[in-house]
Amino acid sequence: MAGGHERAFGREVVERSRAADILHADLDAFYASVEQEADPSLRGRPLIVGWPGPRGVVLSCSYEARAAGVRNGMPSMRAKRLCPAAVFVPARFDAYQEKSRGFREVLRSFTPLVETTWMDEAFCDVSGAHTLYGSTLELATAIRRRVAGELKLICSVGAGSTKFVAKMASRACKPNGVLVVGDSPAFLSPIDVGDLWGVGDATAARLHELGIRTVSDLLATPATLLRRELGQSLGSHLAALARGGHDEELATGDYDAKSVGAEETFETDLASEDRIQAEILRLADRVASRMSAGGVAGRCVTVKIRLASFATHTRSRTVREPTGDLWTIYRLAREAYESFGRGRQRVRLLGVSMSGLVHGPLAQQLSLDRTPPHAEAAKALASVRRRFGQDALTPARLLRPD
DNA sequence: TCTGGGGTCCTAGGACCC
DNA sequence: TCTGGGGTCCTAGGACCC
Repeated sequence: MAGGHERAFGREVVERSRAADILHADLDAFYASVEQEADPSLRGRPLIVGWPGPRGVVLSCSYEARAAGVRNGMPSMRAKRLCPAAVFVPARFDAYQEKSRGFREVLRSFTPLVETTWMDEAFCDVSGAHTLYGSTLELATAIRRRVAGELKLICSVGAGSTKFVAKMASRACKPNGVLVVGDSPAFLSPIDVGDLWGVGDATAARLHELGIRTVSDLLATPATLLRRELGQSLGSHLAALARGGHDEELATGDYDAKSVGAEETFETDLASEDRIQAEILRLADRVASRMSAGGVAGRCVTVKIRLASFATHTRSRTVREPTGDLWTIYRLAREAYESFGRGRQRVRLLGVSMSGLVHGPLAQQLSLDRTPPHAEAAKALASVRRRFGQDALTPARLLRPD
């Protein structure tokens, strides 16, 4: 436990550091800020990165748009109503990926102990960096200055004794802030349980039903009661969060993905079985391409089907031998899809994903092993082309020589 | 407020084996 | 023929994150 004294051989050897040595660095309004940096005409204006259509959502928005009430994840139509002056730009993930690399490089120049979670945020363990860079606050400030200077982006930094406290601290000081939490209990106590990292709407609602509204309420609730009401895992997890979270090391090594997927919400719901088959093939191709690029193979194909009613279902098929072959993925995805009887209901979204991934040389072999199309798949392909035109599925995309 | 796309992790039931 | 308990795998759904 953080802060406890550990004894070994009857003599006190370690006092676990309670110092705020875990940093959480988070780029403010990341996608929108990258766009404003790239195009000066967008600076100072309410900007939304995302698709403006009826089924689009806000991927990221500038603080000018936030001032009007726009939030990430909000449907674009609602964002337009709230902020008619907002400019929409499409997402350019390559550009964000590039900035994200630069961000990680800056952080690694301060400490090798960097855990990246997503493009725009990372945890750093700076316990070994004080002799070079000074106090935690000085370190956080130096990081913010470097990010602003080299990447032209604003980054907020929170610091605490655990990842959880650091994350909550960076949230609390956004935008363009820095916060070093020395006294975790005092910092956490007044926070609404619904604002905790890891607590979403469903858990917040259950906690509210139990009369638990703030972290200090949560702290006063016996862990046994939390486990009974919310399950072993979630109950224990929440009890730990109230006490500052788990005292875990950062995962600084390379990370192997556990699944690869592609999904799409259609502008209008699909009713035609042929069109659905064609879309499943397109999605399977996207998944197979990315698996090939990443040198992975997998064993379980899952299709996701969201109906016009928004009811969402999944069906999956698992095979013994890992594969990366498009035609095998397509066949399994179709089998899985067909096991779901959609009846006459229209389809709003389809997704195909591969899990049970294996990495390494064997996977690389398998992911490159693109066998000739099965007769069945070739027939499906021909039928798709007949109905939707030659460009519906291009040989170049499907049978790329790499 | 009619709700994206990329993921991770957990739960629960059933099949199957010992 | 009925009765066990444990372990593993598969499947479907759901919560949560950015």
